Amino acid sequence: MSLKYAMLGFIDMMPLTGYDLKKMFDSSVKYYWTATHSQIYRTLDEMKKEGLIKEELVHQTDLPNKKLYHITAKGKEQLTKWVKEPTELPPVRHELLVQLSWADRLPNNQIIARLENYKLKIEERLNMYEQENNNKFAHMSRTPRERFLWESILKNGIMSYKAELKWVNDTIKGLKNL
Amino acid sequence: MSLKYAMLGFIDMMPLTGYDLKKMFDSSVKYYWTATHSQIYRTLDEMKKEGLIKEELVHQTDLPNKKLYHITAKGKEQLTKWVKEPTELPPVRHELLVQLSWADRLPNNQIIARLENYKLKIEERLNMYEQENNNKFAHMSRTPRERFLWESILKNGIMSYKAELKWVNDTIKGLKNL
DNA sequence: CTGCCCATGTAAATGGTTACATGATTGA
DNA sequence: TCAATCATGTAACCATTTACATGGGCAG
Repeated sequence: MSLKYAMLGFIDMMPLTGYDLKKMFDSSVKYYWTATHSQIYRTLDEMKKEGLIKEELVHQTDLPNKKLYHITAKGKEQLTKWVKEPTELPPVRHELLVQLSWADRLPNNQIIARLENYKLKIEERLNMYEQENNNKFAHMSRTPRERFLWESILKNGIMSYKAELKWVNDTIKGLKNL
Repeated sequence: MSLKYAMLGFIDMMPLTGYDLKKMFDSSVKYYWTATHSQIYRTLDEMKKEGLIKEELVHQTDLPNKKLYHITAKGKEQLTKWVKEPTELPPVRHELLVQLSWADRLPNNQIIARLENYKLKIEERLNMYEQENNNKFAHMSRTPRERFLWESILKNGIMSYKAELKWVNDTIKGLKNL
């Protein structure tokens, strides 16, 4: 569901190809949703069948032909409806915590090594978010409120990785003092 | 992968049925992984085929017969190996943020309503975590270090929902002052 | 007599990943 | 001549959800 509407919102800003969408997912959308190109092309087909978008074939001479997708009236309507809908909190699935839950079978240094590796990955991710701060995504915003919303999305990621980082530091410290 | 090892760790503590495992997932494991009974039964079959566990049929007279699963030497070995393995950060998928990204098509009060509803769900979840604090799961721990690890798992959830709550409050405030 | 607990499963569908597959143009 | 960019897709697989399915015992 989310993927469909994540895509539809962009197509509503301007007509786009699957290729364009993939680039957007890799640059900015990745801060709140991820997708591969195979998923994007499949989802575009479904959206076309549902009448949310329509296809325009664009013939090019020196570049491969492409399919530009435009939003339909039905598409706009459905998007507006969807953004209002209450959703459930996602099911919790935290692989590192599963590992920690049975980590007592390891010597302390191996548990700590595992946590240090996790910490490194969180730090990398956090850097990526913070470098985005004066950001691609805010400069495309159509209104000040949209700009505020997009900045809030980025902040959500930053605060959540910061909290995770603090937790992992505390946990490492706790293990060392045990 | 995680599901398999989440289950295997419990079977390592004591022989269990699929039904037992489901109850554990619903009571404590849900703080770091979730699963339905259909998934659990299927995964038990796979684990049996892989030789990580073996099945013992238990005939009961006044209750339905059941299948108790025991861990094998291979199971223990694989579990120890798995808990050490570095893992990737999970792909980001945050449905509310997708909604926020296109919420500029709504009037302010509707965006705020959406966020208030989300806030309520976070608060409920946080309450659930905090009520677990003098907890089922710590009293089953086999060593002080295991107890520490299990408490850390719970703290991870608490800190992450607290951070989310702070973010949603800030975002609501920001929208009101815009 | 109703509904919960015990205890097991299967089938279909959804959503996502990974691998396979093609091919022209352009810049280093 | 090598790699990247543009541009599209399919197929197989894996993980998860939801719905379908059964049935005895026991407490209120």
